[in-house]
Amino acid sequence: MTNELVKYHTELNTIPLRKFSPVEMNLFFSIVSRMRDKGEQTVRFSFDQLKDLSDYKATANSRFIDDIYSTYDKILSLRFGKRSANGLDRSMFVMFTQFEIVGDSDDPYVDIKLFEKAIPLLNSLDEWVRYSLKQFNELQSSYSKTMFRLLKQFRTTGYAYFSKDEFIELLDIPKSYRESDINKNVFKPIKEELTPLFRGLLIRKKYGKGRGTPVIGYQFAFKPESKNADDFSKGEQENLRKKMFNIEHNGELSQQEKWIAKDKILGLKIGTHESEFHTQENKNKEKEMLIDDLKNMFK
DNA sequence: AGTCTCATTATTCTCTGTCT
DNA sequence: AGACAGAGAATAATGAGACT
Repeated sequence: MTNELVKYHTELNTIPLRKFSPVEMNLFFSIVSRMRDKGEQTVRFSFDQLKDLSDYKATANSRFIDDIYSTYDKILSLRFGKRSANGLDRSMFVMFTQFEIVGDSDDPYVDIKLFEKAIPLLNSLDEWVRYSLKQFNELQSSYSKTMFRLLKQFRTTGYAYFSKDEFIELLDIPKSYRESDINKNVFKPIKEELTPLFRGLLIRKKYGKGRGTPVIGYQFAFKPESKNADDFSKGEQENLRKKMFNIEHNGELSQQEKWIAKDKILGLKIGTHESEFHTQENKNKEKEMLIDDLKNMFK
């Protein structure tokens, strides 16, 4: 599964995945990645296949069925479709017309069929977003996941700008959030989880005029990937090395943020790098004190 | 199936600064 | 001065995973 690529029309990227949990996002994009260029065919996924694709952790089948079901439930609630510029013409449709879960079988499976009007989203694409499904699955925060998708759309230019309104809509941020809440609940996980994946990631706020200094938009910049860069994994060690490099060489992160980011990619408990650092620091202090003591003894 | 734990997400409040 | 914005802390609610 390691080298599975997700690829779909950019249009699909602009639809906010309302209330999707990270697990549900993994399932959704796993399905999307395998439905591409299948037209109106019904595609069958075995449970094992889906679990493998989506890095599914919990093991019980009943829970898995619940999760697939709730994923479909949320897909149904999505507002697919277009809104004309003046907002008067709107069309809505669902993405899948058939979604059949057969769990009571030796080899349980799901049958899925794309809705005819959704075909352009996944077939004979003229423009697209693509990224590694594995990288996407490994992100924990749903905000990071969404931001990852959005930024990948600009992978070869390395620059993206979103107005505050757009940003809030695309990431489905609660309306009650103030700027400080966005910093804490949205940008914090994004910085922690995406810095390893986007080299030199830089986030800047754009301020407007008027009372206070209102934030009106956010800029994202990173080192562009080359056009034909493959997203294929070069092995676990190489991936890790690259991530560590990206964290270490990001001028935006504070020392503490770097520690947390490193803990995350190594799967360590948050705070490991920090306490490591402090024990090291203490050891050094002890050494110094010891040396001081020795000096005093010989005075 | 029930309980516990931890991380994430949501809400609310205080303090400080900036603009008209 | 008064209205608005932002950072940051405190706290509550939710949800997933682990354990038994």
